[in-house]
Amino acid sequence: MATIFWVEDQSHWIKKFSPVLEKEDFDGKPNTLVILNFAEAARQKIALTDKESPPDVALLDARMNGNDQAGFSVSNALRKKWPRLPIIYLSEHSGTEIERDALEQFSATDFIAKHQHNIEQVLCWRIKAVLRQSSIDSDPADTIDVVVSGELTIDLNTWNVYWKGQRLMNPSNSRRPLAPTPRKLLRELVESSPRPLTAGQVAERLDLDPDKFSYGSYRQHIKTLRRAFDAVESGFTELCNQGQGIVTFGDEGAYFWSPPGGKSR
Amino acid sequence: MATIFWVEDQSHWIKKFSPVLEKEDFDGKPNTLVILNFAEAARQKIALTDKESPPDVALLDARMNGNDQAGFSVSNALRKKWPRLPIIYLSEHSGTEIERDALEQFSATDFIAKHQHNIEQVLCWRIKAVLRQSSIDSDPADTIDVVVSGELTIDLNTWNVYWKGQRLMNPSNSRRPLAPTPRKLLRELVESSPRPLTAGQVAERLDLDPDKFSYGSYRQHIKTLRRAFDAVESGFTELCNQGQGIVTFGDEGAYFWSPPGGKSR
DNA sequence: CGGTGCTGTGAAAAATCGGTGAAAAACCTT
DNA sequence: AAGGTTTTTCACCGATTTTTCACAGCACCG
Repeated sequence: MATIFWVEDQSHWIKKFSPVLEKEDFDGKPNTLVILNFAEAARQKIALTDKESPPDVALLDARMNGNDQAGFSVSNALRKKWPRLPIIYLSEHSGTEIERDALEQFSATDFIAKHQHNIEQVLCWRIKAVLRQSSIDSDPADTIDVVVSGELTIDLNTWNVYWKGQRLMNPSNSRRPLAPTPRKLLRELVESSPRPLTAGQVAERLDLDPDKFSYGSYRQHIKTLRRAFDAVESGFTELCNQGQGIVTFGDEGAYFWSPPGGKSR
Repeated sequence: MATIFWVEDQSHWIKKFSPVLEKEDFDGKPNTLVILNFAEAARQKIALTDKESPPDVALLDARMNGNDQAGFSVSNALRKKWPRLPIIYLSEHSGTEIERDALEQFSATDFIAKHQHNIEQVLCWRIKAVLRQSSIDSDPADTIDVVVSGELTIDLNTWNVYWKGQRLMNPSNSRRPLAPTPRKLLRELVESSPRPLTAGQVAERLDLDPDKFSYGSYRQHIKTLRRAFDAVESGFTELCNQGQGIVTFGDEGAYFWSPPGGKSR
């Protein structure tokens, strides 16, 4: 949810922009508009707002009530509380002293002239650009990809597979990790659960040569996986026969993943 | 010294802006203007420029030779090599589709219409604003000229690599330093840990010709690195087999760095 | 009871992978 | 152009992974 903090004293601009800003899709969620009519009110609002939940972007009218400094005073209050908050100035025209001051002295993130072609659109585009930038800056973007299903965890970076906290190893050599194809196969099964996958579908998803990856290989990999589980929790193979874990579907040579622990079939 | 990378095909704009851009004081030091007239030339220049010394900002003409895409293709090349480089688009007018594409699709940092009042000034102000922003973003990280992971230290200034306090040397001649490619490679491995890197990914990150840098070369460099470690701490290669240090991932010919000393496997 | 179709299994064959040394090629400096 | 260094290529080998194959168990059916 994008929160926009907007200080504007002229109601016709509020009428013009607020519907657009409310409706525009900035981050896939509905937006919150906080509109203040006076610099004084804005400063109060800032003082009352929780420091930990800053708005996502601030729009400031540079020149309020005929006073060039009004917008800037709000800017200072914002900067003081949230140094990284992006601040966009709105003004009547560009290329003026106000623009220079905003950009240079008051470290505005952007400066937009209200009198220009297609202004509502431009405003939205630029807010989006600013939001994108600040999300890049704040996100160290260390996205850790994991697939989880019940007690099973597949770490997509290291491709380690954990079952009940223990790492699944290669059943033919317990000091080696699970071989590539079995672990990819397991992932597909888990991700398409509870839908069963035939050998052909697996070959397609793993981008394997369908001539090589036959039903026989499929069965073999399933065996490998079940044994890997068995090494951690003996009796897993029996579980499979009872409809939990890696289950044989019973038709077309397909298997599916049914997270154990839940209800059986 | 601010370096400005500028792609512009119309000479009258060059005549108009270049004196201003050269003289304007962006960071207290004289500026370097790199002006390219064609998208093709720009892409070449990008390819030839050292990855470690990017320009400070790029100015792109969105619409070159009547081709809307020309500027964007340069943008992609820039983004690929220097993801954090601020890119400012210049265009005839604002409020157009081009502006939207630039801001939304091509993640432009700013978009400036050439036809506006006081354009030279505006241009300078906005470049300053953008430079300020990017210096804020990168400053905390910029001072990091060492990469550390456990007992490993890579000094990015001298490019010396230390392992357990000792300098890693070239295994084929112990009085020479580690060769350039292996040490860069090591850096990438450490920085992307615990994610494994394939030969292709390494080539991309090191900006090498992917035709030349094959899996074979990759393996060879890994060998070199492991031996360099071995020279300091014999037995390092065995460590690697046990899942610490420079580990073979087991798929796609990838390797990853797992800081030794921590928990095993 | 024998036939049939399906799945699980072990063992063996085939393919692939990763490590290696040596040599060729590219690169750099003088 | 020569010499030294770095990088890439190549061929080989053992280890690992993947596939193939043959067979066994089982349910189902007439």
